[in-house]
Amino acid sequence: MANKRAETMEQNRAKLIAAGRKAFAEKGYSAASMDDLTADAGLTRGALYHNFGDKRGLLAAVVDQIDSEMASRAQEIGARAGDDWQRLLAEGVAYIEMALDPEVQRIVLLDGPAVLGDPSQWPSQNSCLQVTKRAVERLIAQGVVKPVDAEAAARLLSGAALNAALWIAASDNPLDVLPKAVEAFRILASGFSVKAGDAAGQTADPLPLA
Amino acid sequence: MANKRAETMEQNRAKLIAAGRKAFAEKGYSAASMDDLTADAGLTRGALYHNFGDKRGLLAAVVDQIDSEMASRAQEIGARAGDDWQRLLAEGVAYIEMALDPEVQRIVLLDGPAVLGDPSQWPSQNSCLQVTKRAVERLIAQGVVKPVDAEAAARLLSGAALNAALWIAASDNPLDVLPKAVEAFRILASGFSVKAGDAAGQTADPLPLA
DNA sequence: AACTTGACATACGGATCGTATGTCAGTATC
DNA sequence: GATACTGACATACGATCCGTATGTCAAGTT
Repeated sequence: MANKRAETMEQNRAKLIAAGRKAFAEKGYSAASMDDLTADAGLTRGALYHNFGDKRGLLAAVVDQIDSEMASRAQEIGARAGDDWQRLLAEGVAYIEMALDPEVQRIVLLDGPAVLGDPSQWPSQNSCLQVTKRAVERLIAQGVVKPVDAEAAARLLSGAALNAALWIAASDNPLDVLPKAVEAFRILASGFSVKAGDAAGQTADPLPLA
Repeated sequence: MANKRAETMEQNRAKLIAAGRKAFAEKGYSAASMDDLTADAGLTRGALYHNFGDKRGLLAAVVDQIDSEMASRAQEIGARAGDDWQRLLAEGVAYIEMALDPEVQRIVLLDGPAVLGDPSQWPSQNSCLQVTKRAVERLIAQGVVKPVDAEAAARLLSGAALNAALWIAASDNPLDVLPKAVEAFRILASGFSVKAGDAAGQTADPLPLA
């Protein structure tokens, strides 16, 4: 029981991140008030500035948490795929589906890049990109994917996926355009495959909804 | 000379948009002060709120102007391509290169989506997307591109291109990663082509720098 | 048991946005 | 051609909101 201090501090950090996550998702970064946010967590701005330095610091912590959750979920889904190529596709589709969550959209896709800059230079190193990059590297080593720059491929794939999600969520009937986007993503990704038209007929996949 | 009123008003609008473009590019949307911005244009906030409603309105006008410029430039470059497939690739590469401009990055790619929401629902209708979509539709009609949803394809391609540009510009030596990104983009896009590996050996293309 | 540390609360200053009101050039009406 | 009116723009004001500087009290130390 020597560290009761660190324990409550950790709890307060978690409370603030949770409150920030909620406020940023509902009101957007700039419209979210630090006074309201901290009061909602049962604390004051003093706690916030002590723990995170400034408003950006809290956003960075929130983004880091969500990003980690997304990456681990994508890996979890990818692990159930048949081979590594299907795994890459499954992870990409998983990103599309996860990005339909308003929380992910608002915080990670819109406000995150605008406030914190390019995702590839975030303190979290953007776990999502890392996961995709490793998958591409495996496939290149196996000769399944053409020998492209792994980082470039990962950026393009995740960019396409996340942008597709933005489009889906903004559309009138998301559930109608989602399959179109997923099919187009599979076809597009097949450009990296050495076997032509590899993923064309895979649309009947049972997609686990987020 | 019956309309001296409308004339000066049009000039003032142009001045404000120009000043906004400069301020938003240099300081970012939220850090740009309306007082400084309008003073820089030789006016006051009164003019701004009368013409554009609020700060978002000015950003929308600025984004619309830049977006239009980008689209016309992409079409101009695309028109010089040999066939329609090369045209699609050339336009995509043109977007990547244009997105290296800090003004485009900051205003159109980062602050624009964060403040105004999804680009496909902007009042400008996002001219860039329209151009790409039409190119895809032509290619599908010609049987050069697989029969995918044109809008989905356009969204994925532009998403990949713009995201690649974000990555390039944030990297340490942009001129080093640009060819990697362009090559990966060509290979990725070949996934939409009915002929496999269509664009693989085209990296020696003379790229007109922005 | 007194002292020190540091996590957090409170108070304050500076800055910014949006609105409400004022003003004057340009235009229409007689 | 003089007067009334419209509206484009300037000015003044109130309301937040952020970040810092200072204060306070519990937790750990000697």
